[in-house]
Amino acid sequence: MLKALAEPIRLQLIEVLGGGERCVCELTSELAMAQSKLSFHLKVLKEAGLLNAREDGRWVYYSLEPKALEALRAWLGGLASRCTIPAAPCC
Amino acid sequence: MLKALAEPIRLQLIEVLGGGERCVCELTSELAMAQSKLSFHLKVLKEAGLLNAREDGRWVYYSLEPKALEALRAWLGGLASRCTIPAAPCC
DNA sequence: AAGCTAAATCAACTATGGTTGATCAGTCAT
DNA sequence: ATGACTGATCAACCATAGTTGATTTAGCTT
Repeated sequence: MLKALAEPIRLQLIEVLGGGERCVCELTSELAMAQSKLSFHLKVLKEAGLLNAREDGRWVYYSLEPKALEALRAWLGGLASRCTIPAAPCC
Repeated sequence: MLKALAEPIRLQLIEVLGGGERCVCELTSELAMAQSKLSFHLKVLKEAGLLNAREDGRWVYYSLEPKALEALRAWLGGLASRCTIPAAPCC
């Protein structure tokens, strides 16, 4: 999931979709990107569970999956809670 | 920063450091990993702002940087807040 | 100072993942 | 049914990033 997030184009997609659901053709023109490229990255994000795809006729609308975002937030929270414990002097 | 997180070994490091500060030599033995490899990944995480390094004599202790974790949490929160807005019908 | 150890760095190699252009499948309109 | 269009897929190519083993730097110990 983090691997999916960690790519400039996909991050751009995430940012755009952070503003709400988008149709693929909107994304193609907004980001001025080759269609196959866009499709590839959308697939990666979708398979990582970060996106929902809603098909309507010949159009497909993508949106962020809030559950995935929440899961990440929870994970980060858990890390932060104990990370300041100092190490025992080494060796 | 996300790029730094999105790598299995670095994720493992993050998880371990989530339990508190660790010395490099502890990490080397805990993770049974070549020293140069470990050093490489620690550097990536440090340069991404995710880790603190505390030097003490010939040892170095690494820990997670809570500010970085909080920044990520905040970013995810922002994304989640507007992401459910439906798209206008396309084209 | 010499010897030992922790950790960082480097160059050569390897692997993984993104890009491109073409093609395919499905939907809508005429 | 045909033609036009949206979006997915595929193979070949290319770029980036991780690995390895050797070397270097620097701090302790005697």
